[in-house]
Amino acid sequence: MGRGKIEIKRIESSSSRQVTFNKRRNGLTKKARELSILCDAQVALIIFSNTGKHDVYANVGRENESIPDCTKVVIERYKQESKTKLLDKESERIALDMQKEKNENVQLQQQLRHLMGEDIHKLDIKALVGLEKKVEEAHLRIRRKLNERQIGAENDIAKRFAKLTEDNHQLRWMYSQVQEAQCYRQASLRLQPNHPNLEDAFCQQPNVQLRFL
Amino acid sequence: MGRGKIEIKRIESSSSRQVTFNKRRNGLTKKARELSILCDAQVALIIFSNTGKHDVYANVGRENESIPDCTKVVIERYKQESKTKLLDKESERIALDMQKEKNENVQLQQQLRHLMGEDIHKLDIKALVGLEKKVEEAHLRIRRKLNERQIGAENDIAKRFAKLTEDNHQLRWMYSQVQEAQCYRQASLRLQPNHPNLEDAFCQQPNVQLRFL
DNA sequence: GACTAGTTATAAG
DNA sequence: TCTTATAAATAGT
Repeated sequence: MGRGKIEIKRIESSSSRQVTFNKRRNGLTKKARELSILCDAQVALIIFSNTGKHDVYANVGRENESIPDCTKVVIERYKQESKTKLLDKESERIALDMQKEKNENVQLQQQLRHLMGEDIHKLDIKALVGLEKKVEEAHLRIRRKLNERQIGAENDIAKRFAKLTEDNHQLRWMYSQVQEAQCYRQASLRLQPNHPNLEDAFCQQPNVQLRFL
Repeated sequence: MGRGKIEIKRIESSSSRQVTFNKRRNGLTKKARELSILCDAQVALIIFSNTGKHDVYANVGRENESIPDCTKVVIERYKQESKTKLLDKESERIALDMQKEKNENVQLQQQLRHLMGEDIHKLDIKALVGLEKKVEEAHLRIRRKLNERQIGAENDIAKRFAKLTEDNHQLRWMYSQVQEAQCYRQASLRLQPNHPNLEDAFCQQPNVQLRFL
């Protein structure tokens, strides 16, 4: 469309190329906008001219959107990149925390070994004296607690024993009462022997035994 | 351009809109390609139709680039998202490691406290007995090491003492030799008193004192 | 940038 | 999808 038909290949003349670029860029932008409006489509158009140092871009957005789609794409990409950078920083921080935690771990294990009397050949005499004192105190504390517990346990056993003894007494008393009642019944049955079966059944019962602890 | 002029506004008829979309999309794509070729420009064109569920896109790349720019953008975005996902997974893994490390830490601290005779009221009697034995052994080990060291230190002191004693003997001997020599000289000077100054100087020397440990 | 002739895109059928 | 009349884009001046 023009005075003459042109072949679609790179325009050699720099000035012609620049002129054509401007004309066609405008045309393209216009058509893109028309398409988006007419057909309710989302169109993003990004153009970088290759002449000169300044890149030019044209955005085409839908009529009712204040921010052109192309800009949105750029923004999204920027967001992505920012996010990545943030994540990088975050993971760096986490790595530091991790290192800290690990160091603490190593130190704790060392302390633990020292308290267990291991790895102590490297300690100087002062540290060794301090450690000895610490462990002695710990040992005392634990032994004291153990004694408490054992005494507690003994008390417990004593209480249980006392309880059983009392139960025992009560059972003995109950048993004697039962025997008394039995004797009384036997005596009365001997005077009026009306129910021999019943008497037999009763007399077979005293097999019950009570065990005393 | 067509049988009649049209107003640039959304086409209401869905079918007309679809037809126009196809025609104009092709035209736009063609023009975009022409621009990129003729003017040596970088052009990216992304079109999403709003009709139907399937989004359509058209890419326009420069002639000598096998991958269209738009596709590149998409690829880059995909890469970004993949990277983000990878980072997410990575940080998740790190968080797990961290948790593990922290748990270990807590446990170590607990062990440490137990060995120090702290926080032991929650332990059952069996654990307490085991702990007591452990700490007793540790105490023994540390005390043994301390004894070794102290004996070592004592040996060291003994050696140093022996060395000093020997030095002492030697110095006494040297001193006696010096005194002898002095007496000899004094005697000879008395016989030939040629150098009274020299004699005085010599006689002022015996202020030297040796301290014996 | 404006003009204009020959070219291209496309609305309607 | 093809045709065609016509609007629009644009090469060369």
